[in-house]
Amino acid sequence: MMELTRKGEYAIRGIIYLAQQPPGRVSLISEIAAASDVPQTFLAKIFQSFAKLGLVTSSRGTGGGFVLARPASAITLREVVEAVEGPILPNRCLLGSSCDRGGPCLVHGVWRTVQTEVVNILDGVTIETLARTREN
Amino acid sequence: MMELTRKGEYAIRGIIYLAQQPPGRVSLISEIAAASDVPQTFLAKIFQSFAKLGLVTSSRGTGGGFVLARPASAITLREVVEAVEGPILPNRCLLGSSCDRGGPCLVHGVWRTVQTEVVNILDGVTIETLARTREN
DNA sequence: CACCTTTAGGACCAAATTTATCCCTTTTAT
DNA sequence: ATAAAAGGGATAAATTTGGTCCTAAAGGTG
Repeated sequence: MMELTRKGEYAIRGIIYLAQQPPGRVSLISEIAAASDVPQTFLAKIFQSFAKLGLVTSSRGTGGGFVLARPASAITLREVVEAVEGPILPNRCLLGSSCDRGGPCLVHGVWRTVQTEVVNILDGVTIETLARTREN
Repeated sequence: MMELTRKGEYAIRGIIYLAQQPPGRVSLISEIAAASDVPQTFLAKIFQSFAKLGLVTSSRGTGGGFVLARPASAITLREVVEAVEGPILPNRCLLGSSCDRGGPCLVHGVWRTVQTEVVNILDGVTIETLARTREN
């Protein structure tokens, strides 16, 4: 429980790499994949999600590639994680079917608390912070 | 992300049912399964875990079944969840392979914070509380 | 003892999800 | 035109989840 999937891990590694490039520098997906040690085709999908959500800007053709769409200091860890893992605060009942069995499920409130707390933590961490923390 | 598996949900439903029985009353797995609307054989596995971890006491043969091993007020939601989903604070690196790629992974610290917070929340909720919250 | 009841535990299977890979299309620069 | 790059759909392999089944072990009861 509480574990990041590989997709989430790859997403973080990839965007941190982007954040560590000189501002405005365009990076190829092949380059990012090699540098962050992630299967290229898989990372390509992840960056598609980033682009759709406006975390990165993509351009095609020669000279194309990816750049952060905003300064790394304005991209939160939450955005990155949610981009690939889906929203942390879903609308649906947190215990799934349980709520349908008559009245809201008992654990509903607790789980809501958990999720709110997690969101707060992840919202407080920017990609810039992560990119600076350590060379890698 | 941050979702309980069905196993976790079943575990909570099952142990809440036990907590709602008169103290000391032995419940059959078949009874618990029917009452909490969970596949019986699956729930049996879950209660095996509970028994191993000392959350419930089991006895075999005629008149056997399950009882809470402690008062419901002394069993936390964390224990129940961890019994079936595994520990929330694992020793291994939170980003898996990432830490092996030279130095501790960047997100390690953040994830540790998240997990600590989640554990705190779940530790603060007892089965008694859940069992009382609502008739179900 | 023989027999019934109930949990314990292992083997096994099916469905869903995760983790990719492949191929073709679209866009863009030269 | 051609080449370089991302976009996007289909598909496949691997892993995890969800669930069943069968036999064994343990504990009562006549």
